[in-house]
Amino acid sequence: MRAAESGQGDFRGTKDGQIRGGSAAPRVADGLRETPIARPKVAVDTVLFAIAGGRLKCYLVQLAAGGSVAGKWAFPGGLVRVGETLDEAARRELLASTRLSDRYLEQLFSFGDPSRDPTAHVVSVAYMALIDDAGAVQACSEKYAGGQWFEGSRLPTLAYDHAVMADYALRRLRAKFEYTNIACHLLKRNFTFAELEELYATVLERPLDRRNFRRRILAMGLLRRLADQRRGAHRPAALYTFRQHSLQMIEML
Amino acid sequence: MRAAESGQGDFRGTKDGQIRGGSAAPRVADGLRETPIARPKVAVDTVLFAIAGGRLKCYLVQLAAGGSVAGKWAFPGGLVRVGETLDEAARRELLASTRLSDRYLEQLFSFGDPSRDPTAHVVSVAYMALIDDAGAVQACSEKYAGGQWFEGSRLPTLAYDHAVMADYALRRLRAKFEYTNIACHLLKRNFTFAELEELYATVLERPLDRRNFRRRILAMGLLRRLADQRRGAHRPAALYTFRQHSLQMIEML
DNA sequence: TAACTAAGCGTCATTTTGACGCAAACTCTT
DNA sequence: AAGAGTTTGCGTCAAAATGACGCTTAGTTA
Repeated sequence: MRAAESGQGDFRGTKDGQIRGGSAAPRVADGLRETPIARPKVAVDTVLFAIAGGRLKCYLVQLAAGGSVAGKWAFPGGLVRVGETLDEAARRELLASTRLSDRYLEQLFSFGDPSRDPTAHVVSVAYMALIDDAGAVQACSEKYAGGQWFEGSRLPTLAYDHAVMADYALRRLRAKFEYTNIACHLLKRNFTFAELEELYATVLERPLDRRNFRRRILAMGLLRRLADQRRGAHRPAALYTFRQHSLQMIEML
Repeated sequence: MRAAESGQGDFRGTKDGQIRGGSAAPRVADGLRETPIARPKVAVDTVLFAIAGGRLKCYLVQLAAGGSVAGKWAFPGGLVRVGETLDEAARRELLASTRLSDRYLEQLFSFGDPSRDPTAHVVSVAYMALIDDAGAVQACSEKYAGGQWFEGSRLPTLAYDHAVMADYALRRLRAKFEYTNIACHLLKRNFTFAELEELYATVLERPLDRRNFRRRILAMGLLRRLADQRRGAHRPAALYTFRQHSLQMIEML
């Protein structure tokens, strides 16, 4: 079954993703033929997050003219190439559309409804990426009509099923804020407690008690206090760094 | 960098960090030619769990003769067919290899290393399934050389990268035991507290204090106490059911 | 020099957790 | 019929974690 090399050509998607009769019994049309193996394209799409203006932002690209989704907004992505792993494809596409490399990247979920793209059967593996500086993105005009940051909770209408991806990514991000040190990827290397707290409040969309938050984070021992301070209009604030910049699981909030 | 995909999935408890690949530069051979689009096959593979003999078991099938992996053990799965969603494919393949239908099924992670299957580029979407009765599985001799339950923590050598899937599934299962009501899918509809506790102890591989466990579970209000009791050699035990059989997120252990 | 504001430390009542004692209920044995 | 044996199930208590909030400190600005 695994070897069966059959029918080529893009299958024109079906209408909806509803579960077919019972549980998808192989359609043994006349007891001999089964539905042929699909040869979907495999894509990767990346939900890129950053903080800007005290808000959680999401980077979207505008699809270039030509397809049925021309002009619509979507997450940057593209098809997997020969010889690539999924991660590699995601990094390549992220680089191609934003010039970003070496960022935090995590696979989220795969979307495979054959009708998610009306023009072809495309299985898309969604990724989430985090950066500490929204300004680091350079819109790549070659591939897309444009790129722009949007407020995470107020995205425009998205192409394909990217709205579901967005939702999924946001949930995952929030969840990981509660039990990992993932926050470090959305902050500069050194930061004040106020900045860390504001980040948490922004992502979790709820106010945090300044003193309790500090106590908790400090009790976990994730941070290292630096000698330097940040001087501003008022009392200077101590700078901190995360001891570990690789993902760590912890009990947190 | 290409051995395993990055990402930590949505289960709590992984340690390793993400991949910061410097790899995956777009291979723009000479500015004109790019590596061609891959046309991988897309497979689904399902890690099926059940409890038997007080142990967590995993169902494996033995691959039939013919391929380079003939005779090896693997998780039941197969290629996505034309018109199918990933979930449908997973359900169809599970039905084909075990005669199981309508069970708890959850997508885990996608594996896309082009060399994971030495014979072809196959992107596999891993699923996890749970059943309450290992005996419900009927090995399907047509497709595989055989099928068998193995102890979750003592699996034989697996084909492809299925060992990684197994690890991933086990982590996910354990993680979800800590913060969801997923346990209900591994139990009969009605059960005693002792049974529930044993399930938790088995899956989490740690002893639980009987009294504290009871207190906590009851405090969450997930269970409904039934009028019936289970009578055995000693004091009869009250029977309980989960109020909700759909997945619910909760703070638990 | 005083006013102002964010930073940072500490207190206190309440809740949650972990460890464990013990009575209740039923069967089995004598 | 009585008592032994075992599992069920409720309760207690000290320690730890949590949430709400007061107050001092250390700078800048007026």
